[in-house]
Amino acid sequence: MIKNSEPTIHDIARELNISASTVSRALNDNPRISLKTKEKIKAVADAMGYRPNTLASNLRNKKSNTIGIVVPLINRHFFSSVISGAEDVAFKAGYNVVISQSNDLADKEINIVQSMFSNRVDGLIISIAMQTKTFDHLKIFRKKNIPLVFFDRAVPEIETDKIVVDDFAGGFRVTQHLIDQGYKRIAHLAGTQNLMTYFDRKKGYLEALRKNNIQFDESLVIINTLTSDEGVSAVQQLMELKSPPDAIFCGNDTTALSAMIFLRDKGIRIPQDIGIVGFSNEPFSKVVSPSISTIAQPGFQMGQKAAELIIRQIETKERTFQTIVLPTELIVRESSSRRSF
Amino acid sequence: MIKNSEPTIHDIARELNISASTVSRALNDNPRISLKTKEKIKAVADAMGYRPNTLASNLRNKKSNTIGIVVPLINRHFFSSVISGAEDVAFKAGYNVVISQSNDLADKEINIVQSMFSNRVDGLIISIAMQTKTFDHLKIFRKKNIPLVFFDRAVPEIETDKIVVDDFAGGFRVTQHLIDQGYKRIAHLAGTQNLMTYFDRKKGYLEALRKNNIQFDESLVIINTLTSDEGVSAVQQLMELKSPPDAIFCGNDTTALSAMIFLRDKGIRIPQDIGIVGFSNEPFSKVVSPSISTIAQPGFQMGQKAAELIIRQIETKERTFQTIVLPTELIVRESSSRRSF
DNA sequence: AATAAAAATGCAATCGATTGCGCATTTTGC
DNA sequence: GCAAAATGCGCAATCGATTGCATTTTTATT
Repeated sequence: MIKNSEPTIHDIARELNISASTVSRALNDNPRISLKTKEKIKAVADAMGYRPNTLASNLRNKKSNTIGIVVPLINRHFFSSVISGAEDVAFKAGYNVVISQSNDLADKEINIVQSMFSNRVDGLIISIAMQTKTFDHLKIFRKKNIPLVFFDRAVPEIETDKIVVDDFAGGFRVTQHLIDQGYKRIAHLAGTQNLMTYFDRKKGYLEALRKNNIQFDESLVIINTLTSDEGVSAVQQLMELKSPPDAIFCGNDTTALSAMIFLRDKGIRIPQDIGIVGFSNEPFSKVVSPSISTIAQPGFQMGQKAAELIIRQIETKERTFQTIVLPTELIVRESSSRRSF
Repeated sequence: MIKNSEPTIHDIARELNISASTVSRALNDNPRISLKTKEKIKAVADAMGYRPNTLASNLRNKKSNTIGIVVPLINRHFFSSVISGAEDVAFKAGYNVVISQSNDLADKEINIVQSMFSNRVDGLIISIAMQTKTFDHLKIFRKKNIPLVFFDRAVPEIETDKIVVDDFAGGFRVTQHLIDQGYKRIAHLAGTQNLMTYFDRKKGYLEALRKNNIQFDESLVIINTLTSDEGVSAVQQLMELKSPPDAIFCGNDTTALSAMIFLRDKGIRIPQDIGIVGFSNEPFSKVVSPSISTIAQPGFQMGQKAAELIIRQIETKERTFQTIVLPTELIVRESSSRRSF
């Protein structure tokens, strides 16, 4: 008679006329089982094509061996790099990784996070959506003491491990660099200010202006969600000013690129007439022409570190949280190198 | 007294002095429970912050509500697009998605697939690793009748749903296009031939040559794994031929780019001296200079379709498999547009 | 050989949700 | 007014693996 369902430890036990407990212990290399019995059991398990049912095991152990990762959009180089790094570390440590994308929508994020909770993930790694403004769905994790790690876009009011880049220093360096290149009126295309990342980049920008005794001009800062289209309209708006900028620090590479293309089509030369700097070091920034100066964010590393942090939280009871600030690196390329042209 | 663990249906039942069965049925909107009782139960469940334990439910139902996705590398635009599309559809249909990357290694792929099996995924969507040459780990899925869908890199000998692009037509069109542009000696940088995708691209290349009565020259075809570095060394090798090519059909955009940069550094003009075409329409191909002609592969769509197929397999018993061939689109850009320069 | 000590294995409950079957109560029909 | 049908709910088993405690078997000691 053929059993059409998967063999279980009970099937193995029946086969050998022993108890399921023994089989379980043998397969888990419990020292209480003799070597001889273990070998016999493993042989039969192999022969029957036995594969443990992780669901059952997880239920019993109250542990899913799974780490949840939530990103705004999988299909973005920075985020997929983070995922890639996290997956790498997690897998090696014996964890599975479930991934969802919020599409930068608060509702979907809440939905996802609750679903992951129901699935009893052992920990959650998340970079919050642009749109998210309340954080009850995440505070629950802290309240229930379920490991939680923020990366890149963290929530200040929730105390837990965080891994971010030094956005302030990044913003500062970009601006200082533009000043050093002789640009005088430096505009900033900023992202939504409820996200610390964009907030800090702007703060860095402001600080650099202040340090160099440059009067801050409010009309030179535009805040939006940094899509390609919005990059264009923002630049359009900037160029219509009585006194347009001669450099633009764009909040990301996407807008830097769209801005650049827009300006080029208008016959404006980059970097001679206008200098451009982006943020994130997307792969294309290096290969476009002119290549785009930008700030490198080590996504893969960040993912690795995030996974390490969450695993530490999962596997140790201690809860002393750290905020790791990865250094930013300014990559100077053609789009802002006026001096050398 | 504070319970530090999660509330269960038993806790709710105790609270209301009813049975757990009733609670379970009420929460699942079973018609056998009266409306009044249902409401009472739902109110208490809410008040206690009850969240169903998916693990327990899944164990009982022998269903994980999870779809596994295995890709060579998450951190690659085409694959992350596929994931993004699949995640989108799956999530809307109430499925979770677990993702792993094989890093194009056979061993890791086998490991991952077995782990997913142990986790009892309801179905598996996979694009096999370059290195993978045996397929027992996947045949098991078919044997046990667990839904399986291949995308992009499919295994011919396993009968199941597949969704691929028309690589043959793609290879053909690229080659024909180069011929139409007046290129005479067209080289091909091909990927490992055990993958149908690369095999078919080459077949398309050969067929185009044949149709145009161009003698096939073996020295013009180089097979490797299409990394950036290998692109360089392949081109180097080609340029050292007594009679070097005047056009190169690269198996992917990565090698197209690295080849282009190498040639440019040598003072060779593109597309005037040598025409270049890539494959996959990576984001950078559009924005580099010169922009790279390539073949568009609709990754996001492919992911959506793959998810639809797997869900169909999961939710219906029928097993009539289809192979969906998505059309390829040739995108002509600067790197191969000799006529218009 | 008898007994203590150590080693190997089994019993049965548990994790939390689901469900077939059955019992009790209420409603319906004539 | 009473049998029949319908309604509402509970009991207990189940999914497969794990584990504290109990029991059996083996080994060591005198």
